[in-house]
Amino acid sequence: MSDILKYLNEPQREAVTTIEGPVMVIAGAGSGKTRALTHRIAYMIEQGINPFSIMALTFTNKAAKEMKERIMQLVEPGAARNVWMGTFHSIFARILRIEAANLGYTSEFTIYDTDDSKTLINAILKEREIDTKAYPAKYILHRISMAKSALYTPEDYCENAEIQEQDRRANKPLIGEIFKTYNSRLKRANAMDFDDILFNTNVLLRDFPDILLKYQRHFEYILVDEYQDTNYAQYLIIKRIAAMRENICVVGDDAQSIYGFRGANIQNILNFKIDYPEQRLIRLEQNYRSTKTIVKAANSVIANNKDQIKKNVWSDKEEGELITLLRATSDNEEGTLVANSIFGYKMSRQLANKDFVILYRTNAQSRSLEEALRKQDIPYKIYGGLSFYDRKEVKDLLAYFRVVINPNDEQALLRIINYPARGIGDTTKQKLQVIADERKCTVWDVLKSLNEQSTEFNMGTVTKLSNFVTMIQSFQTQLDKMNAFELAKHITETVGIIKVLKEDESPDGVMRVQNIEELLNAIQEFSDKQVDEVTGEQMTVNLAKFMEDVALLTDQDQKEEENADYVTLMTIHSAKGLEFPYVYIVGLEENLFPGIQSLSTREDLEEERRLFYVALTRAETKLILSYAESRYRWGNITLSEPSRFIEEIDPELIERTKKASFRGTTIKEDRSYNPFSGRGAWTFSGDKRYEQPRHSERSEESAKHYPKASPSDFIPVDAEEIEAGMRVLHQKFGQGTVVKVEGIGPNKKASVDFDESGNKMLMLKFAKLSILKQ
DNA sequence: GATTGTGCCCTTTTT
DNA sequence: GGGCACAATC
Repeated sequence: MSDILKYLNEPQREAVTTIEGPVMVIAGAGSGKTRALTHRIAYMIEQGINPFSIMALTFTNKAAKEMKERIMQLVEPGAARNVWMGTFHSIFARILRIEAANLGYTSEFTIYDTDDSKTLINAILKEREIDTKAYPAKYILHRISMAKSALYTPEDYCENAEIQEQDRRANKPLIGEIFKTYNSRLKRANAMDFDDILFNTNVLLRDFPDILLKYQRHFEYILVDEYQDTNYAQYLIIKRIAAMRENICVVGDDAQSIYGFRGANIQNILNFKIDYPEQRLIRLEQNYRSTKTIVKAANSVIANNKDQIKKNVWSDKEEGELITLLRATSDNEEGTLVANSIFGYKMSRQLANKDFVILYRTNAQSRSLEEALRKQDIPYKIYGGLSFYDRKEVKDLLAYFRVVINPNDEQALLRIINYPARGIGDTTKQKLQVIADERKCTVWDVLKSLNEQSTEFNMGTVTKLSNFVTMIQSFQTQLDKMNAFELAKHITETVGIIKVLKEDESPDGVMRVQNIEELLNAIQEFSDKQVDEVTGEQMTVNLAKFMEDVALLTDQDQKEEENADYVTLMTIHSAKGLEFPYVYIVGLEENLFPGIQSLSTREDLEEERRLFYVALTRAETKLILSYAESRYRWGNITLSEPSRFIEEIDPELIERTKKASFRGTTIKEDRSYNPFSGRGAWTFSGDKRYEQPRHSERSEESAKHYPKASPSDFIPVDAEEIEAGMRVLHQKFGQGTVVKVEGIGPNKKASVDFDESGNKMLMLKFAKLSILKQ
């Protein structure tokens, strides 16, 4: 038997060897899904299949990279390298660059990130004199993104009665029009946003049969990982390319679908059976990762979901330890408890920092944890948050590169035309855009056409603008003469970014200079790494090549230092696919996890529960859950109740009221955090969580700490006065009827049916309501 | 046209 | 607590 098949269980082996025809693998958490996938690809290569004909789509770049590395260990590395492996976005961006001309783009098209898109939306709103408060860019973008993921053009969007009705109800009937302008601006800038990559790929495969045929022939075998997280656009791409041979293998777990909010569609899993009636369905149910206790806990939680494909995930490992529940009085204390707990386990069990991960729902929660870890001298690393490529100075420099490669890239152009300051102000920028609109050309075209006879601007401005154009053009001539690093360095120096940044000697300023240097290093490293896929020779790469990749990189993709030993902090979303011996899940509180926004519909709550399921199943050996009874949010203290998810775990699996004692270790307890450190700090408790008086007792007192902002023309009433049945007025949502009131004190919530915008769940502490009728 | 100050929102999650 | 948009001031 082939070595590749040796250490697989029966269903895994079936998943690996069933190469021909449609296969769907439903893989429970920890069931060796990645193993099955990598071995499958290795097996295919071993069977003589050309690696070039295999396309393997992953959810993140990181997953692709890791998978490639694992395949390289199984087969000849050169062969593994040739597999088309990457995210949907990176693979199809690559294909779109090849075929760009067919769709009216050039292959140098820019990929706008969310930030660029937002700026563009705001610019459009401003031009049209639409109130940005009534039309938040983020909301508009979300609507547009959903539309594009479902393959609606702006025209479809405007003509669709249901969508229009939704927008009318939300009081935002202009979104369709904004969508139109937004798309035409992108096109003008020779740019695509993330969703366009998938959208345009679909257009390409739909409207150009010869191109479709080309890729159908090319990609003889298709694999899709994390299939439950694909959206409609992705689903259709796969369906189109796979149509010829139907050698398609999708791997997923409906219980781990956590990206519904961005258009992922579990329906894709169900459709598979319909699209490919002769599918082989393989279930991987044995969990190799976690103890029985952890698997049982996860199963008991997910059983509360109605929408799920039934499966029986089980573990052959030992029972393992019970789950520990930490109760803290505040978020800071939660941090201290967690840090102390980690310290204790490290000492008493000889563990390394990297054995631990702390998972939370939102990035904002990392702060108190960081502080506590720092005090305890535990090295840690935070994932997510502001990524390197999102830093202002990095984006500024990248914007120069973008303009050099694609001068029509308007967002980049406007970003740098006056940075570093060269006396080109907002008025000039506005004027340039207006002229571009009038002439139906790009801002860059306008700039190029300027000369001494131009009457639109005064002489001084024309000179400044011309100098800018000349500078960019001089960079452009170097594009193919210098390699990526040389040109990047040349631009950085000529433009004087470092010089400007060095004037700021604050720690932040120093940091910024370092970031620029790091970016240049990254470019050099990238250049060094480019190896000819056939000959293995090193190739020289130009800046454009580097920029192709950069837009799709995220923080997740940054290189890891080998052997580094630190505790990991990350959101649950970014922990998907990872595993750790000791897992802390913190902030298990109502309105945080599950988040308040997920409480209104069953579907949202179920997605939240799947998220909790993902968190639980990251653990190999030990789970520690925690919640805080109060927490700083938006700068003031909020009281919270323990999450309902805690109750959903089979209570027998949770350790009851156990005193934490890590004998023989010194635990630095920081008393400054917690005036009551004798009380809650070391009580590991599970059973007194639902004591009712606790809340009411405290809520009255704390209510005083929440002064209400009251604009003169609007008199909000105290939350206590709101009752079901009242007619109320909200500044943003207008009039409505209170349907239901729940919660006590600062946690009091009201479900209000607004005449215009429908049903909303409001935290009364924040929502300003005035009573119209008792 | 640039810099500083003020008030307002807000918090999911990511390619 | 913080980031962002807009206003006020140099």
